[in-house]
Amino acid sequence: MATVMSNGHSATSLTKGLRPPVQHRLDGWQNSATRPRNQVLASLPAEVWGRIAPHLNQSLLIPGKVIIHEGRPVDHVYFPNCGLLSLVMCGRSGERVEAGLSGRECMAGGFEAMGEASAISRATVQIAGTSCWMSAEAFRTELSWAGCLQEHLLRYFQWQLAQAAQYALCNRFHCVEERLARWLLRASDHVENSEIFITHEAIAQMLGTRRSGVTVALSTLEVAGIVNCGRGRITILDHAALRSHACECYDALRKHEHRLRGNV
Amino acid sequence: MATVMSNGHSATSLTKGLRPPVQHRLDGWQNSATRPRNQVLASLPAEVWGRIAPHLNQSLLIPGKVIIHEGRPVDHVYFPNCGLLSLVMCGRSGERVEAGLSGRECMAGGFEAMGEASAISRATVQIAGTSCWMSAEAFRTELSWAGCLQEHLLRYFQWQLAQAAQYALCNRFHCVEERLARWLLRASDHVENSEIFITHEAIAQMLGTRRSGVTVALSTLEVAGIVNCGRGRITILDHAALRSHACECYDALRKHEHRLRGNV
DNA sequence: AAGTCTGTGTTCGCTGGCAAACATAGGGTT
DNA sequence: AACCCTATGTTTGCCAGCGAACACAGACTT
Repeated sequence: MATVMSNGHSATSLTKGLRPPVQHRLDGWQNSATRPRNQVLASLPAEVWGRIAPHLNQSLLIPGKVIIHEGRPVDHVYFPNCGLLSLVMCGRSGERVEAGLSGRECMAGGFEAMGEASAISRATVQIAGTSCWMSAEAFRTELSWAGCLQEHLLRYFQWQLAQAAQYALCNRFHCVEERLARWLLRASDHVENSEIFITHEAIAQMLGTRRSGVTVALSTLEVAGIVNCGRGRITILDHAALRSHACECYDALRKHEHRLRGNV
Repeated sequence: MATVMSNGHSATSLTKGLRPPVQHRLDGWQNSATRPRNQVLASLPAEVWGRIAPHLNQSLLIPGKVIIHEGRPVDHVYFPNCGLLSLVMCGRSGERVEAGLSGRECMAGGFEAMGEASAISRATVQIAGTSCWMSAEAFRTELSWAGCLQEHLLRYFQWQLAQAAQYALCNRFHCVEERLARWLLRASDHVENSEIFITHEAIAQMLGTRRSGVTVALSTLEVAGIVNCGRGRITILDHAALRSHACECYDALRKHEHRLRGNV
């Protein structure tokens, strides 16, 4: 058992104690007026929400699980409530690198579901959580109602594009330590916690570098008292200092995201 | 005079003989039923075209000219007829790298114009040509008519995102020679010509590398008889061989683009 | 023709990170 | 407790490409 998954997560990670159990219980919004934590769903007008809610399901996001496969048609659209999804580009020779993050401010698969297109990138769970989801078909039906879902979708596209373009720059110019610091800060922002449960191996794949390189860079940060590392856990002790180690892309991405929210 | 422009093109390049004059005269579509060469405009139904045409202007694309500035609001939407635009991400310390190409199959600025947002990346003319353009305001007005322009816009977004994500991978893993070969092939496809008028410096900025690195890589290709270089000109002699030197991203991008067209 | 600027050819030391090991420790299983 | 698997710590050789020069040649200007 505990088979190694191709992205550096072990299948037993979530439940067997390497990582603590998911903090947030499954919300009971199905039977109440309460909205999910996902901000796209939360910000929909009552009318649209009323049409969508019956089609929504909820499930756990298990670290390492691939919820959207690159090159395949997208069957489901995901609205994360907590935890973190990573959009990963996959090369022919097994190269992998992150091209975007998707948390509760966002959705995953909407882009492809819209046009019945196949996925460009893989969506992998990086940090445990929960997510609402609905079928791509139901999603398209709602889109055809010409409600404000379209508007949300466009805003989400803009955010995805901004992320991917920023990653194109970052991956070209910035060193492992800078990218690592950037990733930790972004992850911390998304899960709203200084404690991040993830392995060096998983980070390495997102940064598109060697696992040992991540370990070395983390050691540097730990010696400097900026982070504290445990087995499958990284705790940020000094956000400001970490920020000074991160490349400008952290600020750029925050700015893009802020604009996304501001335009709502 | 002939001031050096920040992207490696000289201001006099187009008219003073380094590059030959633009091949395509300004089309006379304004006064006729003829459509521009731009494929987005060409594929619009007559009804939409009828509304848009009065708002369209045409201008030359001068190599080196920045037509959309990153961080600023977008005033105009461009529909290239020939030539090539490059979407460039700019770092704080002057780092520059391409995050997408835009030719006559595409448009530039539509994304930002739609929501009155500021541009994420800079759009620079890389290869001389002509382009139709209209004001962002007129563009938004047409979008509000709920014609099929929206659909084209979404398809274009999908294409931009696919490009940016592919570049994120490519910039991380592939060496200068592979990226150079990829770029030359893509450029050749766009301008539908084996002869490409561009300097090593401009290519270097798009690949996010040193100019001398481009020269070295080109020398290798020239010795192998795959390309022929002149001052400000590169001619592809053997497309198949060049393809074998390019990274997989060339095929991936072609595939994405093909899907874009196929979905029309 | 002379002068000047731009574009190209070439070299060389340095370094970040790749590629590939091997060692050790945490945590679960039996 | 013994065992095993996974995650982390650490090292070493190696190389692509950076960073920085310098030289030469094409093409325009005067």
